[in-house]
Amino acid sequence: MKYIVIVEDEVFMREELEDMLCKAGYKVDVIKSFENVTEQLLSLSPDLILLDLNLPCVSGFQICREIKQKSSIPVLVLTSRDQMRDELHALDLGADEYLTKPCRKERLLARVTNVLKRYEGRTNLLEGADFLLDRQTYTLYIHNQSVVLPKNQGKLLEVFLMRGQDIVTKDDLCLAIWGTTEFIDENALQVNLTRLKKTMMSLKMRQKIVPIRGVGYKLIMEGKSDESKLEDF
Amino acid sequence: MKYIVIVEDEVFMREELEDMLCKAGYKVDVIKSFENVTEQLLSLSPDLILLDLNLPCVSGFQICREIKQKSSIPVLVLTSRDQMRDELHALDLGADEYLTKPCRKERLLARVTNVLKRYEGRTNLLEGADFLLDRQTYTLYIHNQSVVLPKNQGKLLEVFLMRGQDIVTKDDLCLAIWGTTEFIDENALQVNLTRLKKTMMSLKMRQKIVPIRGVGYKLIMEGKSDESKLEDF
DNA sequence: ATAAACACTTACAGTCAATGAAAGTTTCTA
DNA sequence: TAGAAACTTTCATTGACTGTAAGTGTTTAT
Repeated sequence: MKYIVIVEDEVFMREELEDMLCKAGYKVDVIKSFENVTEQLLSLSPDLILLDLNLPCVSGFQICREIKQKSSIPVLVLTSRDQMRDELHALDLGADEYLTKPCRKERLLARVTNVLKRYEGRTNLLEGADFLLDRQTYTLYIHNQSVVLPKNQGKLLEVFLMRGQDIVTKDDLCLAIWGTTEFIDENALQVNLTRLKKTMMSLKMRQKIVPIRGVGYKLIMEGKSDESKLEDF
Repeated sequence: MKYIVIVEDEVFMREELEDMLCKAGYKVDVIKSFENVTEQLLSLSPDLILLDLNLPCVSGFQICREIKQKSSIPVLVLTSRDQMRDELHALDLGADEYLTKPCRKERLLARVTNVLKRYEGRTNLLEGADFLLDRQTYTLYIHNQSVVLPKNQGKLLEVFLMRGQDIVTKDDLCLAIWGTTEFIDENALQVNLTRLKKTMMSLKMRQKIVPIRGVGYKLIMEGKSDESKLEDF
């Protein structure tokens, strides 16, 4: 049974949605506290998020962005903001649907079904800047082609993606590959990193692994300074 | 540069769309003859199809269904049919978006971008009834998990999927695996088939490979007679 | 400038999954 | 019920992935 989480502050609307989706056969939870929504969502890890844009504390846009950055959960935006610019912005942030209230029940359910179907079996797809990584098989999708990475290279890339722009220590990487930091030859890690770098090169990925001397490594975007978060409106 | 094909019979609308998309930086073609549209589309194999529903000769629904069955090209339906039932039906057939005319330029372009982004790197994903198969790596997505099939098993499954409900001969299968039908031990094929069946079982796939004695094999849906095409309206 | 620490590279041998051959068993059908 | 077709299991070979070893570069503090 598919699991949906609703992020909506207006109580009446929220209960109506919850009811409708329950009756349609989904397992449903609602967010009631609007601090650290993203963390709550990630720990619930639903199959789909139904997201309002006007929320107390946080911007729905911000939530959408973070979710898309840190997971592969589909996001369906349902809002009363009917400005075109809002729609464009949400879609640009990676929202999977944008519906405006009021919205007929059938339409909403159809879109929910449709989005879930599109994601069928594709949970665990991590999004990089210009590629996707399957966290189970380490299949990498980039530039309209796909490659299965060797397990170790996949695990390394996975760690880098999960950390975003942050620095990753060698211990982190050892932990990811071998599950422990002890009894591990530093050099083994080195070799695996070299191999990952080589495949990244050969696939012409725009990301690069750069060493932070004495600390660890970092994944950066080639030839592009840190523009990160543009302002929401 | 992304490549879009427009399926629209009304000339004025068609040219407007073509113009708009060209200016937005896409390579665009239009369908002008509405017989065997599906074949035309498949041979053009664009990155996205912009589809009207009311067409001479064929139903847009039928085209959508066939495209989704035989390829992984995204379909954006743009139509003046604003009935809810049309929308639901199109989405049910696997359409990736449903927009009603008139539609603002920005909205259309945003949806086009959005759909293309969703499909980024996912060309070559073959759709089965309840699973997806990556034709390059033979990664199989089913029931929220993914597995990389051994090359031979992947090739076999690929052939079955491409043929739909049709019978596949042993020669076809040998050809797919080894590129020739000569010098091949029938038994080698047999073993590979057994292996594929076993993995299909262990993944609880609803499809089954059944032998057609003296002819070949066929992929069927478990416990479900051939209901195939429900009527469009 | 130079030594020490850190980072990287290449080659090689062991391991393990995937494959085809062989030999046998089961299931259909005339 | 015999013969053909379909299936199964086991085993040796192959090849990709991996860690080890033994190096070569590169940075930084003195």
